[in-house]
Amino acid sequence: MPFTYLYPRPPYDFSLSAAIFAGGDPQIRTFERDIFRQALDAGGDPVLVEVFSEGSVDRPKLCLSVRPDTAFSKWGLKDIQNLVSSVFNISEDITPFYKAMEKDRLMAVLTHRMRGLKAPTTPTVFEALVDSVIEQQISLKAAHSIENRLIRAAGNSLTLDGDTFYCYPTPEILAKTADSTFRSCGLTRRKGEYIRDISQQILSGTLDLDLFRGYPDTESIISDMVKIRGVGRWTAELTILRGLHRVDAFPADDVGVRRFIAQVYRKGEKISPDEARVFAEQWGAWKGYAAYYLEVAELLGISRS
DNA sequence: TACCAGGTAAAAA
DNA sequence: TTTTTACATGGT
Repeated sequence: MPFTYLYPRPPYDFSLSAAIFAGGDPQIRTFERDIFRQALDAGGDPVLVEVFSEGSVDRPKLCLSVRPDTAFSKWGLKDIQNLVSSVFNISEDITPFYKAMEKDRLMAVLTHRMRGLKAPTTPTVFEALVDSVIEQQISLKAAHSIENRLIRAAGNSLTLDGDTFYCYPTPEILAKTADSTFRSCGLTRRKGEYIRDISQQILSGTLDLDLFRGYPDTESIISDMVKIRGVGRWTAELTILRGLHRVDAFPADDVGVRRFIAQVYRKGEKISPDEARVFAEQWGAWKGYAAYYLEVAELLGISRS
């Protein structure tokens, strides 16, 4: 079984960073007993990736193993290593973020408690976009169960020692996925259309989500991304944050983000999207990262006081 | 049982 | 042009 080591830039807390994947579908993606496990599409070949820590927050070291043997597949171990590195953003330097949060007393406490947490990025921009479309309007729990059903229904799979794992479906697959399949996974007919349209445009070359990587600023990405049918500002900002790791993208329209701000900074008093946008300016270019820290803090029940 | 939940496009007014 | 409405699931 091929394996290799990764050396994240410290500080890096792998257990904390992977904690959001705990409780996931074991046949799709999980973090259980300190091991992260996910089926990934490696250039058309499904592989199962396992990652665990062999280091500490200040001397981080990860072990990455891949099955089956990649010796004869399109992607080598190096390619998968690069993908996993970008998924966990292990090379990112988060010390400027901590520096920028020093003036905000509550965020200073949070960043201290959650030192070494790095925000993950989806393996592809497409995945961030499709997930964001699915998550429109409904609760995250409802959305996650729909996402998992779609992955199981449409994604490529691989079987190892009798266990089957499912990869996130590619644009090639979703471009020809039937209405009835989307519907049976719990998507609205309309969301199924959005996702199939996006997938077909990617296949035909009309749409290239990776081009957004080259854009100079986040606002220009938003203005082009909202031209895609089914994509409003909320969806664009979420996709940019999670799929492109532009950490200045701040989904102010998001009810969750507004709930965190209300809880932490306003004794629970609600805040409007416009107010949230203004409020986030104090976090400057790191406002998306600040939102992520607030989200994980709520998720893991990490206290601020 | 209603109603809300990390929205959006299309119809109606 | 602005305002309503349809959409689907899961939790309370």
